[in-house]
Amino acid sequence: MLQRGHAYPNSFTLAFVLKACAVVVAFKEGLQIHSHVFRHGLDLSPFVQTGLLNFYAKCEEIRDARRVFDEIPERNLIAWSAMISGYARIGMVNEGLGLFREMQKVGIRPDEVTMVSIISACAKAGALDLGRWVHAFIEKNEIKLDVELSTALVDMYAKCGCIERARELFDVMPDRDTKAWSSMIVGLAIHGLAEDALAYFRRMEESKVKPNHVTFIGVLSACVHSGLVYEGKKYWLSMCQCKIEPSMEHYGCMVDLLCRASRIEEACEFVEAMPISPNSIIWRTLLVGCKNKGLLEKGEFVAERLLEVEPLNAENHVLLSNLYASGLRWDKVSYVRKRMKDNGVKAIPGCSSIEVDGFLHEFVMGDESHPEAKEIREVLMDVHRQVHRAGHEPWTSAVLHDVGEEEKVSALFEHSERLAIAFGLLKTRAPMAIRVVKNLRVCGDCHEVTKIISKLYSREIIVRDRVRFHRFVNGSCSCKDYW
DNA sequence: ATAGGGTTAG
Repeated sequence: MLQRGHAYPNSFTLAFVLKACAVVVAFKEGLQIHSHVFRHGLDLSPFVQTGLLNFYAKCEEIRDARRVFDEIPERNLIAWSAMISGYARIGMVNEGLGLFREMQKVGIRPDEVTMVSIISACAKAGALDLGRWVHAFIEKNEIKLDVELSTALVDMYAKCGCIERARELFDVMPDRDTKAWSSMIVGLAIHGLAEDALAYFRRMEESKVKPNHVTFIGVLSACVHSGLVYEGKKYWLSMCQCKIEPSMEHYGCMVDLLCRASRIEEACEFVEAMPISPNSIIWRTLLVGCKNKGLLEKGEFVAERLLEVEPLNAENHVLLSNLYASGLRWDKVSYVRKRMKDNGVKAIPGCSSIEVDGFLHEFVMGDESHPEAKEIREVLMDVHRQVHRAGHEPWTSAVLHDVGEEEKVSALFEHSERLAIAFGLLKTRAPMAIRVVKNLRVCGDCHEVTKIISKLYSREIIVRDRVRFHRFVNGSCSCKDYW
């Protein structure tokens, strides 16, 4: 259009082109459009402004997005929503919530699109109390529960450990599309509820909604967490029949499926046969499998591949070191530690956080400053003993056939330390850990269980005080200040 | 004729 000089692009043209750049994350092209906008003085159109804002947000260039946002003289609902969504997308939860509060202060009423970003920010933060508050806000303000917002709520409740609440919401949805079904199936899968996840998948098929690649990630990971090797392979084939090209994540599920079932050799062969080059996660999954089975040589080979792909990640070196330690090869252990030092690779202690009753508990490996550190360690030891008494040494799928549903879930963890680390490092694993504790009959009510979980969460904990947490809820301090 | 939203392996 520009070369042929047929017509000058106007604000409509540029808004469309910016949308295209945002959709395919074409950063360089978008920058050119931005300069075009600037040169031709088209930056006064609100459609072009939000187009630019959304483009930067989708490219995860949040500072540029914010600059565009700050320069908009009259910010409307769309601009606020786009900015909040940008923060939520990259996990800057506090900033997103802060803007949500600010927009209400200046008298802009959020709609269902705004609320989707807010709810998804809560899901990412694992902030159940806040999520419930926002849900109540939605109902009080009679904001429409369309399929997107319902899906966001289902996802939020599932990620925050309330799988039953998620299921209730899902079951009353009038229309469910692929993403709605996927979020329900993934939610059940991360709770270790494989049977339910697979039952929902069958219902999805019956209702003629087509599964996509994310649905199959849910289905496959459900199989992984229940040791269903045969079923996992079956769904892999049916996925291929659906003409869904397996992605790295799907390969990851299969490798994990085989490793957790102690089929390390088969997992290695599977990786060898992959048509795409395995990423660090695939190699690391294999390495963890080797470590758990004490396969020194195989583990060494896998670790070399892993370190080729990702040499600067301390976790990889530590894993290799732990593999040697499990085989009492202390000479090799000190060699790995020396290599780390020589290459300037530093181990950073793992950390995580969970919100319970308005308190934000923060967990750092090796930290002992929590006032209840002693009691927490006792609870941890108790779970350790109970899991061990149930005989959950590195488990196999064969074992799973012999044990009842109750032990099935706890069998996911070889010992309580693994459990603590599992949900200390990965928030989405918390729900699964909750089920383990439930099955161990420690407690009943969901939130009650969450409290206990918070005590088990990691080695030990720093508790932030209530005042600081309130600042977090109100969004009046930025993420950086907070941490 | 134009704008903002949900699901993703370890």
